[in-house]
Parts: sequence; structure tokens; C-alpha cells
Amino acid sequence: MAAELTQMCPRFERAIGLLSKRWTTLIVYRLLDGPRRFVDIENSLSNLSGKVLSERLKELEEAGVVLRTVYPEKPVRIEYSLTEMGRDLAPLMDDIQCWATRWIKVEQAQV
Amino acid sequence: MAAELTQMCPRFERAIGLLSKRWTTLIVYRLLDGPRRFVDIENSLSNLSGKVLSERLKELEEAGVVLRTVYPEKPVRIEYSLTEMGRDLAPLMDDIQCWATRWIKVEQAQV
DNA sequence: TATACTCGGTTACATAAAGTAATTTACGCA
DNA sequence: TGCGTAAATTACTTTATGTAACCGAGTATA
Repeated sequence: MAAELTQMCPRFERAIGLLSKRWTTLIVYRLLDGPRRFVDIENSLSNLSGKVLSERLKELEEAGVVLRTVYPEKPVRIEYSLTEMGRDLAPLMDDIQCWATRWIKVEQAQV
Repeated sequence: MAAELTQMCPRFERAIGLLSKRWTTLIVYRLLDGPRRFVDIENSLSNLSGKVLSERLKELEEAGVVLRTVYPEKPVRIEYSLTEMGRDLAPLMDDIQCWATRWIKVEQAQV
């Protein structure tokens, strides 16, 4: 009588849990262009607050997707970049872009 | 002096806004197997509440990803299935699955 | 030497989204 | 009549996110 719990792949679930948090995908997408500094990411994504950006970058760093590099210059420069694991998300991003191009109408996009 | 706002593709942003909401991807993933009823989806995704499932299904229906079909039997049966737009998300799901298999360690997945 | 400004955040507080549990409506069953 | 199910919805609580001010180190400006 119990439900048919076709167990979902735990890795898949973990990946979704990581990637489908608000802002995460857009941050990764931005970093596909190359390393960026905190304020650059913040400014390039409207409505993304420094608070959440800070949280997301920490999560992504911990997950192994993003690398935080400190350049001990004066003043210090900190750059965020994608690891190999992060760069390997590129095909996924392409898929989303293709799907969006095929199916999302411009009027809908405005909302 | 202003930020370099490399404007993001609005369709991409809209797609992300739709797909990266909590539970959305998992619901679509479930429906890739075929049509399902409300309670079946609810039971197959632990911690997903009926309230949120109801919201998500409405959003997805409105977006054209999911089709809600009412079978006027006694008692009435309602099934949710993917439209062509929804089924076209399959490659993306595969990509996520591949990425997860490659990069997510089982220990991490438990969390 | 103040003064103001930038970067990379953090903190305190307000609002929005999600989780929990009870309720609803329409029907079937004993 | 009383109980149960499917598909939701409502009221209430908890968590996540948004907003804005602030911090410390360094830098340029007057």
C-alpha cells in the first residue's frame, strides 16, 4: 500500500540541492567567462545582495565548484573562479540556453 | 565608472527563474517517467508539502511545461504530465545526472 | 592630516517563501 | 451514519532572502 518510492539518485538530489538554490546558477554562469571579483559579480547581477552572494560563494567553494584566490597585493585582491568541477557545468548551461531559446517567448521573459 | 553589465539573455534568466525554484526540477524529473497523480508526486518526493506542490504545478502549467488532465471518471482522476516543452528538458536532466555522477561523492550526497 | 572612497565582507532588521498541520469539497464504501 | 481518499486550500510557524547600515584595511584627494 505504501507509495512506490522509486528512490532518486542521491547524487542527483545533492546536485539539484546545490544548483537550484536562488542565484547559484547565475553566479556560475557569470564565472564561466573567467575569474571575477566580489563586487563585479555583485554589480553584474541586479538584485543580488552582498549578503547572499557571500553565502553562495562559500557554499560553492565548499562544494568544490568555485575557487577563492587571494592575491596578496596592496590592496589585497580576491578573485573567484571555477574549478574543473565548475567549468564542467558549461554543457549544462548550454542546454538551459538552448531550451530557453527554443521555448521561452520574449514576452514571457520580460516578467 | 559604472559596472560592466554584460546583459544576460532574458530568456535564459526566465528559464533559470522557472527551473531553479525549489522542487521544480525534481517534479519535472519525476514526470519524465510518465504521467502522475498529485499524491503520487507528493509521496515520491519526501519533504515536499502539498501546498508547495500545488503552487509549483500551477507555475509549471502556466509556463507550458506541465499539462493537467482531468479524467471525468467516478471519482474524478487528475493526472499531471509533461508537454513537449517539458519533455524537452530531458537532455538537461541527463546532463545534471552525468555531472553529479562525475563530481559528487557519495558522502556529500548523504547531506 | 582629515576626509572620503573602494573592496570584501558582516550585522541587524523587515519581508517573502517554504514547512506543518488542520480543514474543505466531492465522492466511495461498510 | 461514520470513515476514507484525492486534490487542494487555509492558518500559522519557521526559514530564506532582501535592505541598508556598518567595519577594517588600504588609497587617493584636499
